[in-house]
Amino acid sequence: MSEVQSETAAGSEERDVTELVLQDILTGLLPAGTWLKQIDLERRYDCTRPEVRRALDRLSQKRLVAHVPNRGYHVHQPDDRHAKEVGDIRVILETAVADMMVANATPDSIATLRGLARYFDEMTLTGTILEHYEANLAFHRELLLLGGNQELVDLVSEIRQRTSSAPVSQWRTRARIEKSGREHHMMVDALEARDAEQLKRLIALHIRQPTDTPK
Amino acid sequence: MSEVQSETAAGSEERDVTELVLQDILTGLLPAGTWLKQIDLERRYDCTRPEVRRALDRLSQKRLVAHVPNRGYHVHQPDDRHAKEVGDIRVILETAVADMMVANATPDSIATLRGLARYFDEMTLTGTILEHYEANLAFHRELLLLGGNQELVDLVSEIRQRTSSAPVSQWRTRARIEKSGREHHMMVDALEARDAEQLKRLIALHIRQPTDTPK
DNA sequence: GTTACCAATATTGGCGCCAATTTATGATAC
DNA sequence: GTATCATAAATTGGCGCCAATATTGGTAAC
Repeated sequence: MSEVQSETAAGSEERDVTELVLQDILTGLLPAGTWLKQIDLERRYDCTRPEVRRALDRLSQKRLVAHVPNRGYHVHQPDDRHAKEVGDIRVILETAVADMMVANATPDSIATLRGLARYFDEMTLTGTILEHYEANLAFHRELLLLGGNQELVDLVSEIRQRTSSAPVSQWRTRARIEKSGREHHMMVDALEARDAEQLKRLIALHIRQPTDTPK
Repeated sequence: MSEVQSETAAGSEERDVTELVLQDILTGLLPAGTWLKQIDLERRYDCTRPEVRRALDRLSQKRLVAHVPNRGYHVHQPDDRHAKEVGDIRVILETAVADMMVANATPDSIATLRGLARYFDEMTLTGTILEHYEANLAFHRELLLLGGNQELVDLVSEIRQRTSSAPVSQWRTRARIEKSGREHHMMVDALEARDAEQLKRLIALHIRQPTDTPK
């Protein structure tokens, strides 16, 4: 309420450049291997040189882009081994708190999750890639929150970005997306039934799904 | 070969400023809450303003320092909840690969670990805080490597830094340090005996130890 | 015709200055 | 004597310039 400050003439370029580049990498607009020339980014996001450089430095810290001294930055190409390893880590982390999720689930939180699962389905049909991606994130975030470990929620968000450099290729088939949507609902079902073991199985399957079929 | 370039007159200030600040935070030279004025750091590490700023930005991304706009940066104070949560995450991650550690352990790797455990004990007596800290890191790194997930090794190193902002207070008593040293050897014993369950128990205990006795 | 070398161009990256904001200090009024 | 306000000092943070380095294209020689 009373947001006076966001009425700058330019429009909507108040956001952090790092986030913008991150989104473009995540949505596949900047494919893996692309060289990120500072001048190009400067123009593309209508920002200054230092802003570009800060963004590139941050993203290279997060290992989303690689830095070659005196050559520049390019979008990181995660090899299969890394992708598998990160998947394993996610399975470890997310299944580890399944018991807590079941223990902490209330009718309220289950309803919220059901809503988010439906929202994901909606975005499958009507949303942009980014909206869809974020709907997925929102669902998993809410689910993880039930684990009661805020730090773990943030950590998973972080490492999730670490391999999602090729989300387009991961979600390329509609069949798989719809399967993901159904699995979301099955997870909520398991939560409702207080079946922690089933929930673990579902989570593990859900995460490993994309990487199980490399070609 | 032919490394001519590293013969700069200055001496040994070739290192990255970020690392230097990080070390000083980890070793307790810069206690939690300390305001990190850019001018001070500039003089302290004999570097330029942009270098300082880059270091501060990186460390604030890693949440080791907090950034208050137009006020500056100060060393982050991890509250008890965060510390507990990070501890839990470490237990989850490090015990999750215990089976793999046992499976992958060779006489060679066990010997290496035994050596690192001994080295930690040595540093307890004769090393600096930093050397001691790094000896501990080296042991756990080598142990984790047996898990076969390189990504997990790096991740643990990362989140380990996330709460070690007060390593001094964690390791303040010599009794506790010596207990840690003994536990290292017990872990190697469990590994040698191929007792994964015992190894898990030891790891969990070892990690939770510092935070279990807050006062 | 091909290869090697040199020059021109483009890109990276270091560095310092200046404006904006905040904090500390001192003076004045109550 | 204390509180409040104004002014001054200090600190942050944005921005652009310039040197160092890599790359590309052209030319000449073999």
